[in-house]
Amino acid sequence: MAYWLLKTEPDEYSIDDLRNEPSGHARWDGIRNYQARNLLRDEVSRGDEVLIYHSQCKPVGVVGCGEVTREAYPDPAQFDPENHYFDPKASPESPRWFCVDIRFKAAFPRTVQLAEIKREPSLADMVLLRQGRLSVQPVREAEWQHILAMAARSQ
DNA sequence: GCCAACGTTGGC
DNA sequence: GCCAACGTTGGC
Repeated sequence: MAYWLLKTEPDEYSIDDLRNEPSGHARWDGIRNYQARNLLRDEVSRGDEVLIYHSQCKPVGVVGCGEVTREAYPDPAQFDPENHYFDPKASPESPRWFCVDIRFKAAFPRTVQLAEIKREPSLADMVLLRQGRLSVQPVREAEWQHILAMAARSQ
């Protein structure tokens, strides 16, 4: 069992959108970065837990968590010319991009803001701080516990 | 809106 | 394979 952090822009897709999915789960698609793709395709497993991170908003930070319900499969959007994420170099025989399914577990009572995370010395090695642009990133168990503890207490 | 960091593209 | 130019991400 592993832990991950997944980024999303809440204007596009938020923790509330995930919570309100009628089917109870969502396709985490549109990943178009090779490093993130490789993690998604090769490392992320069913049952892994994910932190949901809101970027490009105020405030940015971790807002909740979920669970992986389906391991990597080809992202259908890459084959659809009408789709924003269409990739003319991808084909069903040799897909280039992958996605997973996740389900909502919890929305935190408050946002664990990036600014707070930066202030915690024991979180200084989080990939979030080291490699800010990666949209799928591994989280260590100690980091996971720490973030959850921060979410549970008032700031 | 600005800027830093990083990724991608394409000429050579 | 290198490098410049350009594009994207994402915090502030």
